[in-house]
Amino acid sequence: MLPLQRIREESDAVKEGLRRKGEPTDCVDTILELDATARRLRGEVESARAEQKRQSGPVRGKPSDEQLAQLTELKQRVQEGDARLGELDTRINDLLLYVANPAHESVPYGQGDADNVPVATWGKPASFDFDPLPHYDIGAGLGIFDFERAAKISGARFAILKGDGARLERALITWMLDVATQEHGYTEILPPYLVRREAMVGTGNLPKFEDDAFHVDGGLFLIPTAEVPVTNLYREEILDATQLPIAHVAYTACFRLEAGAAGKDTRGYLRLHQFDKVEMVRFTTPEQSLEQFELLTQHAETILRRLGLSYRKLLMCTGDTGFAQWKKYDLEVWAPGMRRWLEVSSCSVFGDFQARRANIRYRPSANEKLRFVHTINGSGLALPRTFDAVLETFQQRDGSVVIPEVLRPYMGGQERLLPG
RNA sequence: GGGGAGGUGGCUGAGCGGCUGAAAGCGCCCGCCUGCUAAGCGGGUGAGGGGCGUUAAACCCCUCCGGGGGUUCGAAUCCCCCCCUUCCCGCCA
Repeated sequence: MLPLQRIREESDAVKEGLRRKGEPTDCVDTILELDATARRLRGEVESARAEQKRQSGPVRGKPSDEQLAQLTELKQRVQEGDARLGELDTRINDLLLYVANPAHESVPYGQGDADNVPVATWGKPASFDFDPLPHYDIGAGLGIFDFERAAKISGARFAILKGDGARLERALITWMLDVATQEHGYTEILPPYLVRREAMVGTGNLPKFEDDAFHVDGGLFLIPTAEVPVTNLYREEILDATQLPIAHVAYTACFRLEAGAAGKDTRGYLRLHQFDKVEMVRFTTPEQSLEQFELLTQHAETILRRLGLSYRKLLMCTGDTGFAQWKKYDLEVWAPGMRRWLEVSSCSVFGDFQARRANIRYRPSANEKLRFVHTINGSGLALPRTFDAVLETFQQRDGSVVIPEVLRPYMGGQERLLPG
């Protein structure tokens, strides 16, 4: 959320920032109007209340009739003003939750996919002396997917992994967590998958994107990503500057309702209502956030490199930089069987946008004022598409798949997935 | 599901109608003391908003003791509703 003061003082810049993202700007004008009214009213109410205090303070005991009459009148003025002010403040605060985070100045302008800027490509796309198959065909040969039964049990957009498939997924998850915790310095968190509404508001998933989330009886939401519980770990807290940066990694299942609405990627292990993901989250000072963002992105890249997958890194244009995001890279892995790039990681820095919503602050040093931390997160990595890229990249003519070396210790030393 | 306890500043924890933005302790900051450290001594130390200020400080005002209503001239303190935490019993894994 943006501070009201910023909207007040830099309304044109804020609106321009929203326009660049393709976000509506009318809410800014509405907020400005409401705020102007609220400020005027606040002045009146405050001076009436100051008068009330001045008169009521020294009374101590029984005020005279004249005093009483005057005080009663003041009280009414204060009460009425306060009620109107309360309404205005509520409306302003509700609107503020819908104002997007303008992108960082280094983010290129653009409206969509075509405007995202490739900043790096790593690895050569795998070459084959046969026609490489898409992962769902490879998987069918290996007997590791069961989409039909998943649909029977849960409906469309669910998958079942079986045998070596289930094991490979677990191996990927465990290995990713091990790299993050043992090499990259992240502390692992295993959080709840159900969260309160406030947690969803904290990360910016609510109120604007309520339709995208699974809402369960009892008022809780199924997390769309581990970002939600992990970012909210420190909500309403004041951190010590010496603790920063804080780095967490978490594996969770992720649940997305909207994943089904698009009508694309209906085939294969690609876009699901439920999927696995390893997520990294960092909390930093404002001074460090951009470099920490680069660092986290590198950590995600490391995972892809170690697996031997080729990928590209895209700097998202303003139009593809999400509601809460300040700046974002997407990592896309090459899937040679489908001959397309698959998004496996999205690394974002939020500035203090989430920290304001979740009220996560820190004290820079003993005599300084509290400040909001900056938050950063990124997938490291999303499982289904990483899984697909492994199958498609390391498939063999005979239908088997060579398991990347880094995963073999997690597969009991197994070197290949064999058909049958 | 039944019954109890509780939500106060960075933390612990008093307060139970006006003298309380809030005792005390801890922590932290400044100074004294000390060969250094520790201890000791003295002082200071909540957050948010508005005014003012050519956006630093000072100064003034308002708000804030889980949230929202109410009683009252006046509420952290009394009443009502809600949220959250916690304990005991029951139930289930």
